[in-house]
Amino acid sequence: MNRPASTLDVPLKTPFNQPKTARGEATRKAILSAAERVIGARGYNDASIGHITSEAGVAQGTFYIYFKTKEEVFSELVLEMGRLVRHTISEATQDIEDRLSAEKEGLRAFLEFVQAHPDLYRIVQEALFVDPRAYREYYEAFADGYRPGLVDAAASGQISAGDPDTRAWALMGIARALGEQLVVFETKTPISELVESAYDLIANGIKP
Amino acid sequence: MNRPASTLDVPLKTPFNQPKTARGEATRKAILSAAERVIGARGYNDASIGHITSEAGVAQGTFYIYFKTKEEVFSELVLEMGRLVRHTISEATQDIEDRLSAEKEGLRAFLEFVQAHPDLYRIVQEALFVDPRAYREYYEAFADGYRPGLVDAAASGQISAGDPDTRAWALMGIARALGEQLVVFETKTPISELVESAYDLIANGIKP
DNA sequence: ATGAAACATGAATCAGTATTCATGTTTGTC
DNA sequence: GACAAACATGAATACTGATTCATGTTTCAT
Repeated sequence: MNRPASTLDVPLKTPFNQPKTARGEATRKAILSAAERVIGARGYNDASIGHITSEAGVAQGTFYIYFKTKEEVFSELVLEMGRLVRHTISEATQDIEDRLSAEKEGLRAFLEFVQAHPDLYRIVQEALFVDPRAYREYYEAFADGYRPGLVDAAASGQISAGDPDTRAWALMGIARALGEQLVVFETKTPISELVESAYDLIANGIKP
Repeated sequence: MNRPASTLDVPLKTPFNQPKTARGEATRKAILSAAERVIGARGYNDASIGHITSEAGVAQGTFYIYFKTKEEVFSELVLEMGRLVRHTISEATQDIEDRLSAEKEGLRAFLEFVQAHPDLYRIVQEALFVDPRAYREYYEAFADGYRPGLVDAAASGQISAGDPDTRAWALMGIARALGEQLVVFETKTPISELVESAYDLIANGIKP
């Protein structure tokens, strides 16, 4: 992720209390994973520290050994989601030469990831209100991974010319909307059909 | 908005205490508009009734003359946003015969609306967590207004054939992503440029 | 084996805030 | 101009829930 320096590049958080033993490591993970489930299911505000720690099977106070505040655990989940999604997609498109095919398979990988992690998906959405900085970081990192591929593909004639910024945002918007269909609106349309239809739109547009 | 009956068609709310005098009407409007500003700026949870009423210039208790709960005023804002957006877009595309042009002008109208009402935009996003039913209602009404136009245009050969559901979702996703660029990411790109680039993608795709 | 650091506990603190209510004030009608 | 309904007030209520802390328990390097 190499992106021009900006005021946003101040580190988002410094995990202030890294566990130092295997036990601590395990407890921290348990809390983080409980937080993912509880916040994903009930939303940030209805998810109390009590809910999270009881889901994790530890006492309330234990939470504060590993996280400074409730917001901090949330931020960390958003960051984790970002890393996971980008990794998943880049993994899935690694060996694809053709940009159009990469686009299609990237979309498929994204939708499959979303279906497998509905909680994380909702958490990213909520970040716009709970932790706007993490939200922007998430989408900007995503866009920054997108743009260069579009620029290169246009240069080498694999796709037509066009503003890479708007394209990146629009393509991310499509992916997001279809992901939301799966997770929020619970569409029964299978992923493969969504991908085919969307791909046709992305490749050819809707002109007759 | 004629749409097949569904379990979602149970009325979302019955405004329980319509004011009966001009004074009451004015107070209710003042509270609603203060709520829009305050919730839009601070988010649902950080916006207290006290903040809202003081912004509106009335006492706390007055709030409960017009709204049963804090959630109710929020729901009403989401509904209002929905009505306004749909009205704005249908107004802007009313007299356009050609579907592709309608698509372009609809997008432009949407982006201009979003730029003029950034608060309402954020409120709709937050509805996913505060009032999921209103959120679904918002997007389904939107999609239901979209689909028929796509179906007709495909039938009459103004656009190519293709699944109208996925197309509707994808096009809404593009609009939303660009709206977010304006309001959340504060892109400087002028609306006209966004519209041109996105229109090119929508009409022709990215195939060389 | 043992002492210090790390980890864990859960009851108490502390602040915020949605909602209610008893008491005025204004409006419109007769 | 008086009466009832509508509207307005703001202090009091009631509750939730994040964070702290004094007190144990476990781990592990020596």
